[in-house]
Amino acid sequence: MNVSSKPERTRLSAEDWELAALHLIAEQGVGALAVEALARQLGVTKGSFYWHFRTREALLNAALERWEQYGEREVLGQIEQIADPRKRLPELFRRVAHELQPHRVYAALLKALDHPQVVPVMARVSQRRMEFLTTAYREAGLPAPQALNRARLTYAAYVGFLQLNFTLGLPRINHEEFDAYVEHMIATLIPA
Amino acid sequence: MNVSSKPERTRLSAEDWELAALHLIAEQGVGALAVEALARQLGVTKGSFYWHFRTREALLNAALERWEQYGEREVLGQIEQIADPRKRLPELFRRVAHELQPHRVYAALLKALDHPQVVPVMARVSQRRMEFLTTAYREAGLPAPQALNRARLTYAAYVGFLQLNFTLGLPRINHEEFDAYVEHMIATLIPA
DNA sequence: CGGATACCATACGGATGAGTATGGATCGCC
DNA sequence: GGCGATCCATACTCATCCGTATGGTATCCG
Repeated sequence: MNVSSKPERTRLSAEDWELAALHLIAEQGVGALAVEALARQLGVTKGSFYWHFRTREALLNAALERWEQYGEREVLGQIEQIADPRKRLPELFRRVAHELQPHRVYAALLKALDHPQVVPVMARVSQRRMEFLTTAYREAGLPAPQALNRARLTYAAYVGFLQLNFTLGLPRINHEEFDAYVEHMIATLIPA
Repeated sequence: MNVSSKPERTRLSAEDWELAALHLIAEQGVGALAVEALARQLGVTKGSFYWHFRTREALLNAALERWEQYGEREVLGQIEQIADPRKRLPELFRRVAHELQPHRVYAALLKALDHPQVVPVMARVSQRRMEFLTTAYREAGLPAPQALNRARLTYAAYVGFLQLNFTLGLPRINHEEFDAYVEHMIATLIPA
């Protein structure tokens, strides 16, 4: 339960390293994932790390897999439980909009698409979410080709907003404005 | 006119380094901007570089400024010359869609928002473009608050598409599909 | 309580990349 | 054609970071 970087006078497990890695990725990006820096942050040295992992890449892969599986059951799982297809899309928009915290890792990975290890993960995750959006738009009444393009447009808007808002700090927007923006998205992108 | 990396047996200027830097950024990202690598590509050594620039950061800043000013007069300049306000937005969408080449640097800088040097540049450029979009939507008949939100949505979709398509290779899309997507965007985002 | 195993520290080697020092080559120009 | 300014090569230093080697300490268990 201790998310911060307090000394934590217990011994570490591989899971601890993976969680710390994700935490660091979310805040400083994949490029900042250095083993000595992580070790300092955890209050140990490299000697500990190389007992749990064979290499730095191994840690990255493990952290990415952990993140992917978490998103699989938490993010998508909850949303699929919205019964009414016509209420599903607006509900989805509003939930995603107000749970921006779990999207920090996604935004960070978006900036790390030059690292070969993250590409397949992001490809799977994005593909899965776009397929989900496509069927949701079909259930909302759009014919197949339009549903696909609308899903592309929606997901691109989501990704772009993450980039502009998180890492660039644009647009300068406050809570009420943000809510109005979300409602504008709903009105514009979701068929009546 | 010689864009490739042929030996080029002439002496170099600061401009040559800046252009080569932008070229490298567009293809491999800001992180790959190393002076020895650039020197090899230009057929010289570091000794040359440190005569033209005081540091690596100086080169990055110079290249970014050059790119910003180029975009200022080329990208925005041409578009403002579309007289009819009602034809301006669809025209803008179609032009941007079919000139994706100049957007490679923008896509690369989008992934480099953790480097402090690129943030102010991207903030200025994005702000400027969104203001342009906002007034275009107003001229197309939208009231002010809606025009602002529609501009945010449009620009987010643009940024997200760059990220998904360029660096991730998603969605897998061919020419006809892409044209259909652009027309779908126009129909969805631009008021009748 | 004593050893086997799990976990960690310290010290090192090697690679990479930024920046400096300095001398050599080449160009403009009188 | 010679001389000063411009441009570049070579050879270093220094810092960072991955990975290895090896010995030390804690913990579990019979």
